[in-house]
Amino acid sequence: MTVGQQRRRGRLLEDAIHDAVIDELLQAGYGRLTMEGVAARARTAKASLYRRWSSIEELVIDTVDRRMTQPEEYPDTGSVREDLVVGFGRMLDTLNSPAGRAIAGLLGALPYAPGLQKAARERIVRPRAQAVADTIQRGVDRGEVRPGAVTPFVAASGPALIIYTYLIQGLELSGRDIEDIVDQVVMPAVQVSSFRSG
Amino acid sequence: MTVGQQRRRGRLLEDAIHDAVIDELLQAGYGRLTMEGVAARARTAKASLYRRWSSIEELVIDTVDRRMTQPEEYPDTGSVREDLVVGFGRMLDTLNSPAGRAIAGLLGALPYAPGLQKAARERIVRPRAQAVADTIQRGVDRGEVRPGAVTPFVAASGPALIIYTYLIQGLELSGRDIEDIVDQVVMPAVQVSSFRSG
DNA sequence: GATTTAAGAGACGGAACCGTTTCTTAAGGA
DNA sequence: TCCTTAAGAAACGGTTCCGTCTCTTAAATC
Repeated sequence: MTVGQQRRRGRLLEDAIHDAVIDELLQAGYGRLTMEGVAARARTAKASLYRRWSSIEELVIDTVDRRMTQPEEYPDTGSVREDLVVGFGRMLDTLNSPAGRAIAGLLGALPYAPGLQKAARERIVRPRAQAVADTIQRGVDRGEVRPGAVTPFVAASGPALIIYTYLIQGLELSGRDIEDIVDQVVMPAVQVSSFRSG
Repeated sequence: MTVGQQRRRGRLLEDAIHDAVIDELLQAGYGRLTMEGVAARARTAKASLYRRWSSIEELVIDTVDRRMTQPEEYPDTGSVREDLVVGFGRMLDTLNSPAGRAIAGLLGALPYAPGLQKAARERIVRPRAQAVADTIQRGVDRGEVRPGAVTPFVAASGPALIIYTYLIQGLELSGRDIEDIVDQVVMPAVQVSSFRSG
């Protein structure tokens, strides 16, 4: 901080650093993330980063823990379709936030971030897949959708389409798109007996 | 080339350079791809690269053109399920090749590669989406699946699940997984009238 | 064989970044 | 108020990479 500026300490500084990580991830992507860049963006010294984290990787893992773990909540309305539309709508809201965009970018970089894979998959990917699976399972338990509807691919189909559309196709999604994904892909999948077990 | 080594010229050299791009993409990802690295891997001088391509980005776009554009072929057996299983199986074969792995990594980096987005989406993503849509459309034409089955999300559901499973979840797929994707997600989607248009 | 072209090696000046250190001094607590 | 702690600025030696240039000489062509 230059003369007259306030120094931040402890939690306050860490929050600012996590914010900076997210902003730098958004701009540079994981492959080009640097301590230099994060420090500059957080307006702090590199030494302050190195006092806490020994590497950029460690810093990102901490940011994942602190800022990227909380999955979207799925309601329990008694209707699987309604619950999924609302939950995926919230996933879209997350995707449209800075942290959500950073998450998407980070997920795309996972093949090249071995040190990050475990943390990201456990903290970002799995809880979100579990929330979808739980929602569908409630429908199974209510007799609303077919027994056995919860499979890894069925549970992943919604999130896969959302991330694929945003990350790979480069398209922005609308609330209507969310409904289309649910109505065209996910609901048929949970209701129709699959070919070989049907 | 050191004394005694053979110099390559023209096409031969370009092929070696494209190979090197793919290998470097596999190892470093797009974010950390360097002219220095490609040149070293191709065992050529940077000047030879710069004689042809003014930037790493231009080199990658050329590699996409030359090595990554050919989509998988889908058969026309008279059964949508069969065609999709074979076609997605070929997509999986591609994914298990060096170029295919490089493609996946490149797709994950697209948010951070503005200069590459257009080329990658037009040459890698769209032809493959079109091949799936064409396959499903043939089923529509044969009266095998429902009219209106070809929607962007239905057509994307297979590729989205394949790339999501590999790239985001970090899991290797098997031929059995391909069949599960088709049977659990894609076939129900093409056969069941969607909620709001049903 | 002679000539032309471009491939490959190596060097260059400069930029960016790493991880570390020193120094000053703003916070926080006693 | 005094003392302690750590934040921030700046510098450091070293590495990697960039884009370019020079020189030698391997290919290709006539």
